[in-house]
Amino acid sequence: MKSEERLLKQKQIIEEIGKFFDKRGFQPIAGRILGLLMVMDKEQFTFEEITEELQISKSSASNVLRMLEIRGDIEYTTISGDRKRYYHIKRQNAFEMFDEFEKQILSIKKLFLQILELKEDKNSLNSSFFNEIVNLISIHKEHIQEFKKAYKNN
Amino acid sequence: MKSEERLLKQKQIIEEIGKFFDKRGFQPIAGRILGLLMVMDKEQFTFEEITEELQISKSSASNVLRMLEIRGDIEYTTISGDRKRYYHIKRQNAFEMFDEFEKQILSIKKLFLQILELKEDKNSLNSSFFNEIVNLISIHKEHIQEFKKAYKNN
DNA sequence: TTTTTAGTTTACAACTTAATAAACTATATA
DNA sequence: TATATAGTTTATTAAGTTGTAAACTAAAAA
Repeated sequence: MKSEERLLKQKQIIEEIGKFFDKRGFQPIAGRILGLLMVMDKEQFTFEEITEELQISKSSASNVLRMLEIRGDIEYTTISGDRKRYYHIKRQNAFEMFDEFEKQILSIKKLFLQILELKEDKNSLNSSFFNEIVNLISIHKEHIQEFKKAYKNN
Repeated sequence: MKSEERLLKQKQIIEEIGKFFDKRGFQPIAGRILGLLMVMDKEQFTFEEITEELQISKSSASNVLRMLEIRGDIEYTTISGDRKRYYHIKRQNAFEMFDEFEKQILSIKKLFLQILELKEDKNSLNSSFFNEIVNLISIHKEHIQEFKKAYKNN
């Protein structure tokens, strides 16, 4: 594949990643910045390079970069005697992705337990359904722990 | 717990569920309708009852109910010779929740593979990181399949 | 046939979010 | 000290979303 062709496809994926994060409640620029930092061959971008690549204002870049940094999606390195920040994605432990999901699912379980506790008829159709879900989540949790062990021993 | 106390707590959970769905990109009314159909002892509500309980316009109810039905979160039953619709949550196979997540995670894997394919340096920091994630997702998939088997045999 | 009921559609107002331009601040360089 | 650079903050505009009232449609009841 020629270099220009690759670049074109990379830019397309940036837009796709933009949409992906858009759907999950991020603002469009946030998704594009993450995309840029993920797909390009260059893996560090300065503030200025980001505004130029994505054609966005300094203000938007400033606000979104701060948000992404607070969320822990990106980070920057600095060099003393150089005021620029070199942004890159945070290459955290890949497990954290699953931990994040695990947390969400446990909060759903908690909510269902609360709902069940307040039900007058513990055997109604909804009650039975929610009980099944709670049960399923518990079993899932055990399996996820096994999965983590298996991965670490690999 | 007294009946009124229970009712009060149920209404509080409806608001909580509202916020939960709100955060996930649903409009506030959608979350509250789902909450209503989930937590109340009464497990079927007519269009009119929903507008009254939640104090919302017929128009909002109409639009949101249609959206939730298309998404497959709720459904309604009818009785011939009665024009009313009796709405209730869709008590689908609880596994579908996990299947939904599984699908999402596989689309993430696909995206990462696309990114990797376009990388000039397959051993860069980002490339290595994405490779690790892709690997992790593959192992996760196997474990989820075991989990499903285990649950079905229970 | 006329009226009532059940829900839909349309047009619009209120609000929220996203993004920008321009003014500003703080650090480094000349 | 003066100037340039790097990024932040503020005020504002543009665009999109949410929800309503009111007009409408279609089916059932009188």
